[in-house]
Amino acid sequence: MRTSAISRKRARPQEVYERLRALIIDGRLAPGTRVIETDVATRLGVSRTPVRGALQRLQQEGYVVDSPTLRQTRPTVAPLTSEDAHEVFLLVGALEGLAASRAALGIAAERTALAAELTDINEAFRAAAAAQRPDHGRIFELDERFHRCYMKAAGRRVRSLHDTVKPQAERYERLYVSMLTSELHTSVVEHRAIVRAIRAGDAPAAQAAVETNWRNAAERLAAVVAATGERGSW
Amino acid sequence: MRTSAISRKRARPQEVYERLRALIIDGRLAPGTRVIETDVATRLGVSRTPVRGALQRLQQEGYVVDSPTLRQTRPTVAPLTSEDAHEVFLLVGALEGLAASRAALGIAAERTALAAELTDINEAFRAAAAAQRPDHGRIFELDERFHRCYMKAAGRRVRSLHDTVKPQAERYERLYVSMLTSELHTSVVEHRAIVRAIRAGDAPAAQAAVETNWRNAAERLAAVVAATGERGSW
DNA sequence: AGCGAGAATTTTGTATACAAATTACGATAC
DNA sequence: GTATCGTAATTTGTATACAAAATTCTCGCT
Repeated sequence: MRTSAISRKRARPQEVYERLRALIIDGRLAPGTRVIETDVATRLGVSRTPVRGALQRLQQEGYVVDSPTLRQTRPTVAPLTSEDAHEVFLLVGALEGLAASRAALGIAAERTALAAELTDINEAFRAAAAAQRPDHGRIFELDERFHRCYMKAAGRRVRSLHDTVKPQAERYERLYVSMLTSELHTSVVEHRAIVRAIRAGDAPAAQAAVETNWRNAAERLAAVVAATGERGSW
Repeated sequence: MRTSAISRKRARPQEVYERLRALIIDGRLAPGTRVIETDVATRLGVSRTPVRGALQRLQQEGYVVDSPTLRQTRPTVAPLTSEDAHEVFLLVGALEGLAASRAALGIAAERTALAAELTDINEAFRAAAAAQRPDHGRIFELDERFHRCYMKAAGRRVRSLHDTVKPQAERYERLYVSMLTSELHTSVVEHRAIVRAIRAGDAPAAQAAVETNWRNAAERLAAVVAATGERGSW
């Protein structure tokens, strides 16, 4: 296949990026850990060149920061702090608010279809949250699907920025999703407000509803983070 | 001494990045132009390694895109389109809206001081705009100062994102600043609304005022871009 | 034992050689 | 004259060698 040959060449930095990012998001690379180019290179069986590219990208996106204590550039896994969580959530809310606003400006037929789709997902979300033994993975995935659904309406730049920032919210979400089950009903209600505004074509209301949803999530999370203790911010 | 920015270890990719970015922003590297690694490297007297880093960053930030027609990765200067302008402006508005909202949540003394500072800048802005022969450079700079002023209130991530996205709005602003002198008074009024909301500590109003300012700018600009013709979008 | 200076080690930054892939060009056939 | 195929040239992707800078370790001195 030609396509595999083509993607093979371009795939290596992407591959390294994705694997490192996954390690950071699910916590196997703990906050504060130093990321060594040569280490990663030998471990993944490539040279430092593609690793360097991936690392540079991770750093720009905020998964990796320069070690504050050390003078020279020494990439370390970014710490998780309640302050950062708050900022990331507000940021995602702002980006998704733009998308929702634009979705609400579409033609009626599109809005109706989108609203129906969102309602379906939210209903499944509600059901999953109400289950006796909630499946956190599924709940998480449905919430993600819900939000990604209206992101289709966003422009190239907003979508790409969202793809960059959103996974960082996941770093926090995954840590604390299990502790937030009691609050999930609030999310269901907030989701309904989003759907209503989009269906009605009320752009400011749609934007506000999305932002509110994320702002509340930020506050719920902040409480949990504060109670649990921050990680990697020593 | 030998600290000449060139020999400093970490300065080279940054240097390349800044020079390329400047070339793109002020239009000397026209939209659609292909950027060749080896070209840039020899022209700036460095190897491809730091150029590659700079290029990667420019691409991620949206100054450079992969040529759509060609199959292989071929970085080209991003085109200027009215649609993209609209998106960039809304994006900047959303980011600055977050900052303004947070500024409005500060303590009274800080808000008062900030409001005074903003009023001063806006007054200078008004005066510059009302001049017989307006100095576009100065007007542009004052507008920038005004907005950057409340960005101090934003968190690390929002500020860094703003630093990345805002200069791309400049690519468009430069095109039309000379054509919009008649509309500058509207900006003065919109700025006043921002100051009022921050001084009053009304976060939602501050956010809305900033977003409105940018949304209106986007629409004013779209008209000019449409009239002037898009560049680099063949 | 503590502290500091210097050496060794670690790690990143840069340059360059080489390989792979795509595009461009030209030649040939219909 | 045009289309198609093959070859050459351009350009990016990767690996590696080497240099510079910083941290760490060790040894000597107080």
